[in-house]
Amino acid sequence: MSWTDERVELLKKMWGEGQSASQIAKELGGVTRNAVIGKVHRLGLSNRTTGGAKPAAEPKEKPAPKVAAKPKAQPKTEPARPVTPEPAAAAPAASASAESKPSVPARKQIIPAGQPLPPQPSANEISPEALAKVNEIEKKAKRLTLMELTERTCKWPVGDPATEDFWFCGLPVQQGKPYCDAHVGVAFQPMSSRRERKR
DNA sequence: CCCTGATTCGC
DNA sequence: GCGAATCAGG
Repeated sequence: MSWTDERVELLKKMWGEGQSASQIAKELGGVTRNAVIGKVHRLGLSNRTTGGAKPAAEPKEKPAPKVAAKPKAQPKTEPARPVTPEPAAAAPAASASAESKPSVPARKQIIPAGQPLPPQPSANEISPEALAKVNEIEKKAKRLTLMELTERTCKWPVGDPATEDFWFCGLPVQQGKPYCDAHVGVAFQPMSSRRERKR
């Protein structure tokens, strides 16, 4: 595969949207993330402000691990280039009616009824911070269906399983954990937040 | 281990 | 110009 105009365009678009190189590569097909990254650099658009990348501030030494010393290292003085600030039009995000407040593991509450619900421990003891974070993250959620989940997608359920408004977060999971960063935050409370909250 | 981008350098 | 191999970090 070669870098046709269209492919480059898609690359730019996705990169601008903050998509990862691997995602872009997957989308394009026929190329690896390395190819994408290489291209990105060649195109001049690189630095973004997303996790996973290193700040890049220290002019690292060149250890020349494998190849013998190559006096070819020219300090090509490349002053910071402004790079066209891609406005990045509003994300398509089809989130129209998502006021989801149940940021709690949607559980099919089969309460026989009769009495008020017993204090659900995990419901109100979540730190406001984590909650806020989740509410934000859920706007960006991939909204996957059960079958779309993989071993690396956040399996945090949102909404009521009995409703059509039910989906799984689907964002990249935090290594190991079954949930994404934000959801790990509310899923695994340090047990310190067991503060007595007055209502 | 999974992932991320950054860099080098033979092609 | 391209991108695999590698590096460096989360």
